[in-house]
Order: sequence, then structure tokens, then C-alpha cells
Amino acid sequence: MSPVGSGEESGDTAVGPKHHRDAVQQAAARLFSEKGFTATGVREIAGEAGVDPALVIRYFGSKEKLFLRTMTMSVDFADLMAGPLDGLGERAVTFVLGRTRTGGPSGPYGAGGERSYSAGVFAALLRASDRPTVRAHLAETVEEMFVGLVAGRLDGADADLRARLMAAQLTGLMTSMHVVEDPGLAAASDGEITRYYGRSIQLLIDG
Amino acid sequence: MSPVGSGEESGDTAVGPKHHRDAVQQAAARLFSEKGFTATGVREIAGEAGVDPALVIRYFGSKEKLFLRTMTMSVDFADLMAGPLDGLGERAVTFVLGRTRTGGPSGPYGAGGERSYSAGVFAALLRASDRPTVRAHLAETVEEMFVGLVAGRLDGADADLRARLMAAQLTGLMTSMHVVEDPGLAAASDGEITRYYGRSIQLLIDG
DNA sequence: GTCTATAGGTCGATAGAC
DNA sequence: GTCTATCGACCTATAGAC
Repeated sequence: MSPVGSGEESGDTAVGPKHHRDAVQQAAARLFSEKGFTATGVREIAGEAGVDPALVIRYFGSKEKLFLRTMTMSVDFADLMAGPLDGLGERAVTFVLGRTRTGGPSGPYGAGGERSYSAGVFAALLRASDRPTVRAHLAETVEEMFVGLVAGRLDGADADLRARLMAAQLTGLMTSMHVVEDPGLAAASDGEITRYYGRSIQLLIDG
Repeated sequence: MSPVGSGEESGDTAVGPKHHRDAVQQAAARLFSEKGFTATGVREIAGEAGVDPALVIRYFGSKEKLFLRTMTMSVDFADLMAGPLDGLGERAVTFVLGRTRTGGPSGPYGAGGERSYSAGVFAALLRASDRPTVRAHLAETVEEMFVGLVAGRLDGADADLRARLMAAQLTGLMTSMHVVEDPGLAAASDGEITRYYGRSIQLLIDG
């Protein structure tokens, strides 16, 4: 739920040695965000993490719980949304377009041991949203990222609604680019997309 | 690919009596759009259609081919996009919001024997877009519905890009409402959503 | 804590009788 | 054309030995 922390959720059922758990989480994050929920098997995750398949379940309870724990929006994105409202539209679009990777320029792994690809995370979540738990997780993410981080700071009427519609616009860009993978959008220049789409989003922010 | 026709695609491998094929297509369209691709079994489709499960495969080759054939955007939506550009933004939003059902007010089944729920179709396609064929089908739909039907009629620069971004905005609204199912959006009034979001879309149309 | 072996289930697709 | 029976492949999750 909360953006990827430092993996210190020690209040949980902390089973297994930490480096094994982290290895599983890391492998899961990469595979899930790259191939999606169904196409990624527990055996595969275990293989990449170098642990036994049975341990994956033992550590996290189920494949689905592991998915929910690992597929979480990047902290960078939250930082962005918490930033100044002025020019936020263009900045958000730029982020969605270019910054697919998170957790440092190209360093190995983040402090928490996980490396998230925002685009992949989003696509995986959307595609697995048949599952009620995943759908709830998605809705919660939207709630925290947008309603929570920007709605309260919007001037004018219908702040809550405008924040949600802004979220919808960003959702649309992410979906078109990373789920539908519209080749026409991929071919377009980032600058032009940012200009047109950023203006639309800013319009909702400014009211 | 083409919006749901009258089921007259007789150039194909036309196996089975027409009313049986239609029954299968009808059941498939309903179940797929309601429960998605993976959650809908061939046996279930056959059961609802009143035919033998083996025939479903025999008629359509595979579950996936049946899915691609049945999950197709409504003709109503195409008509809308082909309509006048003036006020198109608001009309499109209104369609996405209210008009989930297609093919007549509440009559039994359309002329072709299929009944499509646009929202469900979209959600199902998006959620099954791990599969390359489905993803291609989606991209193609966007291409036909937007680039094909509106881009050519847009005045000003970057017509093609603007049409795609308009598609992205609509995609975002559909995704937020019918895939993520944001409760905050569901609770908002249609009129307000239409006003805010319609204006954003119209901005791209007008350039 | 860790691994082996397997349970237990689902599903799409097929072969062959009628 | 239609249906019965079943194959065969896949998966997550678990029970129990070490």
C-alpha cells in the first residue's frame, strides 16, 4: 500500500532470513513487472532468487500476496505529486513518458533491495485487476497518490473531483503507452506529447 | 476488428449451424465482458449457449479466437466518433459514463445476435492484453476509432498526435471508471465529470 | 529453516463413437 | 454434425522428511 519502503516491514510475519526474503521480493518485482502476474510462476521467481519454490509461498503466504507487496508505485512518483502544483501537469507527463525506471539512475538495486519499473508495475496491476484484491490495491494507490497528495492543495471548486480526473488523464497516458502500447504514441516526440497533454492536465489542476 | 457487424462474416471457416454459432458468440460476449477472459471457461460459454463444449472450439478454433471475435467495440461508439467535432468532447464523455450498454435501449438482442457492453468489453480487452494478439487487437481498435475516424478531420497542426492523445484521455476515463473502478468517480455527478473532462478533450480536438 | 515430492485442481483441446 | 470421454499440460499450495 505505502510506496515501496526500505523493506523494513518487520511487523509482519517475518519468516525466513532477510537476504532470502529480499532476493525473492527483488526477483518477483522484476518478473511481475516484466511479464505480468499470470505469466510469472512461483518456480520462476524462486529460480531467479536462488531459493526453493516452496519457500516463496512460506515467506509470503501466496503468490498473490507477494504480488501485492511488490507491485507498488514508485516513491519518485509520489514525490512528484507532492511537489509544487505549478507546472505539475508537464512534469507528470514527462515522468510517465521517460522515467520508467525508479530507484536511482542506473545503480544496482535500491536501498530496500527492490527495483521497480513504474510502467511495468502499472501494466501488471491493471492486467491483474480481475482479482478484487488487486483492484482494491489499485484504487487505494490512486487514492493515496492523487486525492491524498494533491486534492487538498487545489484551489477552487470540486477539488476532489478534479484531482481524480487528473488521475484519470494520467492513467490514460500510462495505459495507452504501456498497456495498449500504441505505436503512434511511441513514435511521437516527448516534447509534443508533454506540451499537449501537460496543458490538459494543468487545466484541471488550475481549475 | 471491424465493429460488430451483423454476424455475417461468412467468408470465414463457417462451421456449425448459424443459430448455434450465434448462441455461442452471444454467450461468449456476455460472459467475457462480465468476467473477463481467464475467468470465463469454454464449458461455461457452452453451457450458457446450450451447446457442447467441444463445439465451441470446433466452431472458433480456440478460446482466444472466440474472444477476439466477440470483444469488439460497439458500433454506437464508432458512430459517435464519426459525428461532428463540435461538442464531441462532452458527448464522448457522456457516452463513456452512461451508455455502457449498446444495441438498443433495452431490447433483447441486437440484429446480429450479439449484445455488447462497451465498458465490459474494454475492461476485458485491457485485462487480457498480456496476450500479444489481444494487445494488437486493442491497438488496432484505437487506430480505427480515433486516428481513422477523427484525425483526418482535425484542423491545425499535429492532427494525428492530438487524436491519439484524445484517445488516451478517453482511455483514462474508461480505465478509471470501469477497470480501476475508482469509487470517488462513481460517486461524482455525471454532469460535473462531463463538464471538466469534456472540456479537456475538446481542447485537444480544437487544437 | 530448507527441500522433495506430490496433492489437488483447473483448463483448453482432441480423438473417436454415434 | 454432435456428443462423450479423456488427455495432457499447467499451476499453486501443502505435507512431511531432513
